[in-house]
Amino acid sequence: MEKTEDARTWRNPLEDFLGYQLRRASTVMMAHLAATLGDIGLRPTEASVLMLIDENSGCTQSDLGRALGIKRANMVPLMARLGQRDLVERAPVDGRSHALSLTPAGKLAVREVRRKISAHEELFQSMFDVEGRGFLLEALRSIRANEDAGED
Amino acid sequence: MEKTEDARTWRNPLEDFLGYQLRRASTVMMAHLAATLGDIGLRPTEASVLMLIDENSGCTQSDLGRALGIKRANMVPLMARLGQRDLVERAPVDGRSHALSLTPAGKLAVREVRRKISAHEELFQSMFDVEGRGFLLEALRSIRANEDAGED
DNA sequence: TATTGTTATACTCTATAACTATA
DNA sequence: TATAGTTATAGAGTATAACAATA
Repeated sequence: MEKTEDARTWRNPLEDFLGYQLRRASTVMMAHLAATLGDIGLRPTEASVLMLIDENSGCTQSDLGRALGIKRANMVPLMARLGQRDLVERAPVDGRSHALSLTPAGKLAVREVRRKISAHEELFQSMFDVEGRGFLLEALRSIRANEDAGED
Repeated sequence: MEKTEDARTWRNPLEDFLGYQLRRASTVMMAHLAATLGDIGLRPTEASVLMLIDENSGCTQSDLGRALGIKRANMVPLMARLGQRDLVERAPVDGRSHALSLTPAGKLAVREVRRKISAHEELFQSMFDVEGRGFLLEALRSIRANEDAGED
């Protein structure tokens, strides 16, 4: 425990900031998700990519990057890891782009991912009632709408 | 614009996840805050530390780290930067700990920080009415309450 | 023994610039 | 010209382990 400053003395002016609470809450959920997915050797971003490919078979790396807000350059090592682990396949389409799809192992993995994430989401969403959940998601979406939308 | 996949075809199953929306919304606000504070050459974390020291003069690096969820080891370069720019002073207390306080330049800087952050917060909080703001902050605090609380 | 500050180190995520080859 | 994928590189943030001085 801390002796220098106790709760009565300590003043934290950041507590009423939306940005601060947003960042701290996001960190908490991301840490829990990372721990959950760590059991099956996947990071949150990798799991997201698997789910997106599963629902959008034939999409490209750039499509994924745009959907997740990840730059083209940073998609490369990400996809390389998923390829090396035989979770994702790439078939040439253009000569410059590749159609992505899940391998059988990838299909198996994404089912585990869905189970893990569902439990993770349920844990946090169950803290609110239906209207609360709805308002919360809508509020976060409207904050997100202020994105810079800056491409590369 | 993207030719490969349009909005009608593309399916994003992450859109209903609280953790996903939380992370994306947090990124948007942090980016805006970083741009805002960039005008005065400060990062969000540095600005937070200045505000905390201002309201808790005499606190230690460890106190700040605990309040902000930053590890002792990572406080060192952070405080070194603020010290080199003559924004923060350290006076020996223990022989092992130092009491932190703002220099005159630091006091001046923190006023600018408060102005910048107020405008930034106002921009986003004005998207909601009073009850909405209250519910949102309370919801984020309750999510935060699930923190691991793991010290070093 | 526990705590403060520190060093060194590594890993993740993100950002920019530049190159290729295709369209 | 614009796009897809790539390479290389740099900057943040965060994590662990270990150490010295002090309480």
